[in-house]
Amino acid sequence: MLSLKKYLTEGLIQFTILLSLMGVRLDLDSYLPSHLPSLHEIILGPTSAYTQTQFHSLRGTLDGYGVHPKSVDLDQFFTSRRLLSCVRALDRLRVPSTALDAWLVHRETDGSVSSAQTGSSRPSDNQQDLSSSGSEQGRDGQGLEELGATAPSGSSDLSKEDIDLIDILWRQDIDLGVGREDFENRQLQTENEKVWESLRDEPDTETLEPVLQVDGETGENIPQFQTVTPSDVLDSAQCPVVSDRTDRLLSPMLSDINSSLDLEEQWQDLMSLMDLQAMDVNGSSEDPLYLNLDPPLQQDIRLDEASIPGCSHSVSSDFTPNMEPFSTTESPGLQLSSQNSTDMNSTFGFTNLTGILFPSQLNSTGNITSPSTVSDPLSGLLDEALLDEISLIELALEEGFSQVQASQLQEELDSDSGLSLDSHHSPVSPSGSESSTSSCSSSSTASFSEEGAVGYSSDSELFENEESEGATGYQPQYSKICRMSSQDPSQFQHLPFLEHIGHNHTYNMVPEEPEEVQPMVESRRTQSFVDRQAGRDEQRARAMKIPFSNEKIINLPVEEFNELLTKYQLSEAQLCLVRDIRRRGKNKMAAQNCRKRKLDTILNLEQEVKRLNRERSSQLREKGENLRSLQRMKQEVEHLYHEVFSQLRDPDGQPYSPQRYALHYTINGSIVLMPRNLEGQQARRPERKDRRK
DNA sequence: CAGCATTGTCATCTT
DNA sequence: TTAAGATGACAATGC
Repeated sequence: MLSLKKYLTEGLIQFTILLSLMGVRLDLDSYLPSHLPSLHEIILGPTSAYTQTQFHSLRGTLDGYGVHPKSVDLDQFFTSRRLLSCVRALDRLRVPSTALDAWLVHRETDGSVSSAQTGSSRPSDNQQDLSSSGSEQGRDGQGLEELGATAPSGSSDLSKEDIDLIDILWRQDIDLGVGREDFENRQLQTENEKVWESLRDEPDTETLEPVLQVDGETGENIPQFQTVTPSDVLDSAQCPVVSDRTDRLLSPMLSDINSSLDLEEQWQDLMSLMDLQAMDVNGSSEDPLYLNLDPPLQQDIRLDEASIPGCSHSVSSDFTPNMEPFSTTESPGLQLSSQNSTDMNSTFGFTNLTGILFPSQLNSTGNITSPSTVSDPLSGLLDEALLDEISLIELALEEGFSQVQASQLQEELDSDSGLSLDSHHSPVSPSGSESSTSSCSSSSTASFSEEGAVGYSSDSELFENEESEGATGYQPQYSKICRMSSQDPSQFQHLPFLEHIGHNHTYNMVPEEPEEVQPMVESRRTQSFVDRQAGRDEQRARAMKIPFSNEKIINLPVEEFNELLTKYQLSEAQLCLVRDIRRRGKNKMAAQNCRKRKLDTILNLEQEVKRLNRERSSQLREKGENLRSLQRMKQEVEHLYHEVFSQLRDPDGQPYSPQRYALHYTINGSIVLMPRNLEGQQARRPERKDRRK
């Protein structure tokens, strides 16, 4: 019972973290051990729909007032991040992990992100991401602090791409949650492990700041301490980040994954969600994301009293524009303040920004410590389970592709000419036969040269050969020509009128086989065999003194065949032989056609299977790319949260403690700074009720 | 000489 | 009903 309770407790914690990723608020405090901080502080948030409204509301309003959050004037106050990191540390499960030790190897403590910090790898890609479309501030080595330097123009610093990413992230936080608790729970668990490890290894938050700058998207500074795995190799070309995360993610998650998760279904669900979100995002991509930090309306703490050191402007005036990216069009005014408990429930539906952002933060505390080593469960799963699968599939396809291609080509050629021969050009067909009595030689020749099919034209060739040689009965060569044409394409080469035909109807031959050896051997073998087979009836016909060739017996239409029989006075034995020859001849062609059809069917099925495998592989790859994109966006949103929070100052000019305060969305789209204990009392109660259904 | 592949042939069914 | 085609099964043949 005790173990069960422990299990449930841990599972609920993970589940709660998962819900936090979705912006769903859930109260797990009652389940948490006393020594752990209340999880609701980081996972608070209203329902998905609620949160979504909030997030959308963050975009669109730019008053142009105040100081931009990226102002360099705020750099000196970034020591607040230490407190923030402490809060983060408290809010995370400390799960022993041994695979994350090297995360901070390339992190420097100067608080700025520069190429030097990232070592040989790509420097501070996250800065580029934050200022993605055109903003070069990240490359100036200014670090995250500089983001707030350009106050009035700060909103413009948030490129549309950034805004779009944030928006997408926000929606996905919402949408991903429902029904995916288990899956993301495991992700969170893994990330939490990494976070704890990173925080434990780097207790100094100052050292974490640079890491915060590092872009989790590329994560190219990681490979130096990454363990190369097959999946890394396979994936590194197109997604170095994922491969970087692979080894870290795999160990903590592997067991869980193997135990219960149906990855494929999860991917399907995620992708379906992401598709919807992508469409939605496209529509909103034009809207900048603003954080509106207008003077707070709340009681306990008024952020208008907060000041940003180094900035002469008041918070209410200067900070507002900075925060506009997070405000909603519906409520441009920002309430960046803590609230009284009564106001919260009645006036606002709170979405703890930490709840929204901490998901990414949880994910990206790894970012904080080492963006490149961001432990992204999705990406990790992607790397190991998905991409490996993709790669294997592709490799398998690649291996057999040449053969497949050859067979496919052959199939196409055959389908183009082979089967159609019967219906269009076969001497047996009425159209061809009606003129074949006098010109059967020409018609047969045309059929032979045009089609070149195996069994379909063999008798045409017979016919031609027989006609050309005067229909004298048994000609040892005719079947040889027939078989040469059908079995060994190389034998066509000495036939000038067939040189332009590239068809290969040797369906019994492997395309890759050396044409010089195997086909010739095969050809000789079949030729002799066919000669004997054809020779039997020919000999019989000669023995019975049949006055016309077997070619005619077999290929003439039934009317002409009967006319031919009446033209000659044949004995009963001769008539029987002629009919048997005709029957056997037609059945031989029929058997050849039948076998060819059978083979074509098999080849078609094989092609279809391979095509479906390729399609599946492509779709899986697309899923992986989308998931990676999602992770990047989450990380960027987290960065923004940290930027905003770290720049807030109380009336004394001191940064707010992340342990005590957190940013929340309100129902009207504003962002408020709330005491954590207050939000725990007021905000999460309704949420818990909502989630228990 | 057994095993395999190819082809022809027969019986039967379908068109 | 009949001719022609389709096809499974078997045999013949060669490697």
